Amino acid sequence: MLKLSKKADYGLMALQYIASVQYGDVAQARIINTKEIAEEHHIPVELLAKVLQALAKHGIVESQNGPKGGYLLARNAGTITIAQVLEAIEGPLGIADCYHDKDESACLQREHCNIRTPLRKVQDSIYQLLNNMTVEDMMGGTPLITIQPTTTVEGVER
Amino acid sequence: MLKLSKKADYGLMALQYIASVQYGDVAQARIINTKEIAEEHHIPVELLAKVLQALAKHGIVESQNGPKGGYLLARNAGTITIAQVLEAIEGPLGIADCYHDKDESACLQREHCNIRTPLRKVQDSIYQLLNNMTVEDMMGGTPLITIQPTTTVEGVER
DNA sequence: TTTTGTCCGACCAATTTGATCGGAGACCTG
DNA sequence: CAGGTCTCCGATCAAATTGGTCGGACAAAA
Repeated sequence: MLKLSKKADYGLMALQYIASVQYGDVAQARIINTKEIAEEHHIPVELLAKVLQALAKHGIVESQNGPKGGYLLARNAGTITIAQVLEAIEGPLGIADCYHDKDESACLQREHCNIRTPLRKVQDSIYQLLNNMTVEDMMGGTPLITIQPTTTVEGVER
Repeated sequence: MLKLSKKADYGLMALQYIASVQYGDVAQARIINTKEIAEEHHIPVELLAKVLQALAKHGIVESQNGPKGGYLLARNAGTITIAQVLEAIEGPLGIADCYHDKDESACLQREHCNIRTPLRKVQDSIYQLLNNMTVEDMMGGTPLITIQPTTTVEGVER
């Protein structure tokens, strides 16, 4: 219940990885291609590519074609929130459709719906929660997480 | 994204309705059958029955068979949290499986998973949020007389 | 005992999700 | 300058979850 999809998982992993390499060591900052991320995290390449496409289309990452190509963050990691990432991958988020849908919503219960108002509070709280966390918070060096500060940037042979 | 299923919606609506009739006016407290709830909210009867079965199996409502039968709350409305309801209907909730799963979890990424720790904070916050709200809190605009002395509006910060 | 109305468990169809394949464009190399 | 290679990109297919349905079992009333 409330479990986020594999695509969302993959997207967050990829963004964390890209941000770590891009912002972790400025000297070794480089473009990262889909294959590298997929092999590093053991996820299917083509599916990850699809996720990165969606992220690129929504202006979260930028794609660079051709050999030595790949992806890089379109803007600073601190300005990319989890909510933005999830919405880019799987559409608008919300525990119910009847809040952002148009009046043609097929919710037959809306006339006698008694849970609409109280649930809205829950949804707003969740949204605020996801919007206060950025991909920067998922990297090392923040008090949010307790990972060893020795983020060893692995030199992948090519 | 993060939308809760129809069954969860139906279950919450039914509980709100049962609680309103059962606690709203003590003089007119009565057993409510599945058909009445379904017709009141325009939802398929058989599906609602299935949801109520799950709630009964988890000790949230009690079933009474035979004519004049139906359902009633198993315990006070203030002690039934949204989290308990959702878990009864759709299993344990969590934005990822790898937290409550056994070591047998098929998550191939857990070795190199970088988002596990930060996402756990999000999950805990959501769980806490759903666990601080009860079906009593959903009885705000009940058409019947409310005799509950304390209306605790649970605010969630950040 | 018969009848009626209810809950209960197993079954089937539809939507969403996960995964895959071939093609188009861009960069490097000779 | 041209060919080859590597990358991203869009459309397509299979699997799993969800939404919905059906007949049987049980209990109370007549």
